[in-house]
Amino acid sequence: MTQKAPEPKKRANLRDVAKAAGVSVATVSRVLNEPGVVKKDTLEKVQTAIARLKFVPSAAARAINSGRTRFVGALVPTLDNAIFARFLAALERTLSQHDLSLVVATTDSDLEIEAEKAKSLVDIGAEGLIITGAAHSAALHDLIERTMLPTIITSFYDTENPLPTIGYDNAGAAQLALQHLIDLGHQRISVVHGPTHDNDRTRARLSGLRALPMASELTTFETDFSHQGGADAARQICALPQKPDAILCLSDVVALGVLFGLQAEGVSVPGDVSLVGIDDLPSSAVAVPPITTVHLPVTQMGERSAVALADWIAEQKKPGPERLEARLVERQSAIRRNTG
Amino acid sequence: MTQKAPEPKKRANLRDVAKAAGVSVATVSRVLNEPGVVKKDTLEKVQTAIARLKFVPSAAARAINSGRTRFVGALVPTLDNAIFARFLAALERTLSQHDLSLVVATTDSDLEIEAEKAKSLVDIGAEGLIITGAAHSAALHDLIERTMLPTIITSFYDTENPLPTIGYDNAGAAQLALQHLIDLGHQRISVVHGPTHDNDRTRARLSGLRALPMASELTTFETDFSHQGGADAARQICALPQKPDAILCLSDVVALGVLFGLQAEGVSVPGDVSLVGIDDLPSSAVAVPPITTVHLPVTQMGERSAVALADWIAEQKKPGPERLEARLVERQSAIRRNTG
DNA sequence: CTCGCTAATGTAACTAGTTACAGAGGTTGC
DNA sequence: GCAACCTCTGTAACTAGTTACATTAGCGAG
Repeated sequence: MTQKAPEPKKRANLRDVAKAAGVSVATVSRVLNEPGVVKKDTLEKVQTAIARLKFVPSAAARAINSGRTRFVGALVPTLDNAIFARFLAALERTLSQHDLSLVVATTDSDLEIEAEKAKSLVDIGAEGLIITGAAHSAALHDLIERTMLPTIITSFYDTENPLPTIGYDNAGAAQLALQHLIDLGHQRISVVHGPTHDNDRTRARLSGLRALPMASELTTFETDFSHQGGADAARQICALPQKPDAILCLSDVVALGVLFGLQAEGVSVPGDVSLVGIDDLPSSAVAVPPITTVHLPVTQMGERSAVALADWIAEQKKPGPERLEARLVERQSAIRRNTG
Repeated sequence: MTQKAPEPKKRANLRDVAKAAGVSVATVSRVLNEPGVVKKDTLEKVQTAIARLKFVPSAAARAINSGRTRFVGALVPTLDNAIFARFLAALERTLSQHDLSLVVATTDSDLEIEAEKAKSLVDIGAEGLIITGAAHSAALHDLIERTMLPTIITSFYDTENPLPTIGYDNAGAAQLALQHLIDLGHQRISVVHGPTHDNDRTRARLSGLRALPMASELTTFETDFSHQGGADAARQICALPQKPDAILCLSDVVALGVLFGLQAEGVSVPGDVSLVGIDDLPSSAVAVPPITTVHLPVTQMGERSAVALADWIAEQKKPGPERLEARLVERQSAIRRNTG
């Protein structure tokens, strides 16, 4: 008549299984890790016990022995921009081929938050780190140095950095875009970009622009890193006494926003004004008109970073920097303008 | 003349620190966890030793005692859609307030991959799971049952599900959009949606549509879950002998693609055809024309899921389902059509 | 001067696995 | 018939922390 006693809530561990199966802990461990060496009926006994007790091995206990947690962390400014989403997708896919999971943390482009999040990634046991850009807080540099955590810098290429950088030349990418507009005969060019605070990629792109002779003719607009931000900037530009004949956006999200903003103001692209972006998001190819942009190889960057980090972790050997090529993708949003 | 001996590569552990500082392991542990109870100069001795040896406590060893790993996993179809990115951003932000990190894994809308990824999340020690939709493979259900892992279903509301669902009524959201078009006097309506395979949210939206009297008049187009997919569908629709007077897209990504596709074909929205989406992505508000859509409260969904999961983990008490309201956001892409 | 109390620290047993080594039992070789 | 060897399993010591309990030191009161 007595009901089965309510099983103790506690999760079964390896010793419980061993007892239930009438074998030693070593045997259970073997069933888990090298079932080949265990005699068939012992194997079955143990597996039955595992199933009956709903035994699930503890990740922590396993990690304490192997010294491995099997995951790495990535710090990105935001998920709310397809460029990072695409990068992370490739990163995650490739890491997973190396039997590593990915923990994502967002920094909101704030170096203090970045350092905090990095700390908590280390606290939960990340075996490596992927960070965005080369500028970071002292706290983060200190953390990386103290823990000697394999860490790769992405979205940035710099041979001088003590940490390996895997990315593209931001200054060069911006120059590619500007040079294209210059080649098309544009003279009055407005530049629209996202916040420069705590963002060395944007700063690098701007400084690339300044290195070109055209630089003095440039008017720049800083706005939000969003479609809305781009649309707002477009409205500002339309209110100018003398409209530019081309707009260069330092990211495609902003470029699409600018395109919408111009359309809303009745300004035709590329008829009235040419538009060029940077990133090459999928939406840029589909927009009307399709947006001319500089393709950044973020998928490749995700793949290369994953491989480099996985190797670094596996072989304790720091990889070198890798430069990935940005290239201009000509579409229909920028056309030749006759000078004079 | 002898150089300092190359320090042993091995990471210092708590016992090494104790030895170096001339105290016991318990004291070092106290310095780490309750520095208040340690005498000041002991504290300093230990902290010096920690700094000198670059000691970083092992997450695994800590986890083995506390039974806590401080992170949960989320399984989403893709990062490459702003709707999930926004959800995850809110989820991550809120989890982080509860001292939990987030491990993201993408499933590519494949239930087999989903189950594999879930397995590896459990293997690395996730304390809880966030999954998308209610349809899952037997392997995943089995895993959740065996591990008794706190697991929350999102993007879906269903009081019957044994797991707590935190989400919206997909059928109702689709009906909201369709009813709006009906109310505006539209009669020939095309529906464009992403793949239904392994995607119960899209299936639920379609079945919601079928429950409305208008259903028999609907033509549906299945396409890729992307801007490009939407543009392709638009081209198909334009090639129809009789064009619809409204297009209903079951997601905003596709809706924007359709808008681009129609523009490219010279079809005016809303002049020639009305357009309605579902999701309410930021781009929909900025597009020209701004797209009428059904707002899905994904940010709130991320926050609520995080809180519910954190509580579940902390108090071992399964939360109930939560229904979040979808609501129509009228913008300019759908206008009244005179009947007859 | 010793008792009693508190504050600070130490000892050793835990957590849940892995693994080196030992040992039992059976088979084969000479 | 016994050594040698192989297969399989068990014992116990590891991993790196936390923590219950024991111990010591220091100080004031009686």
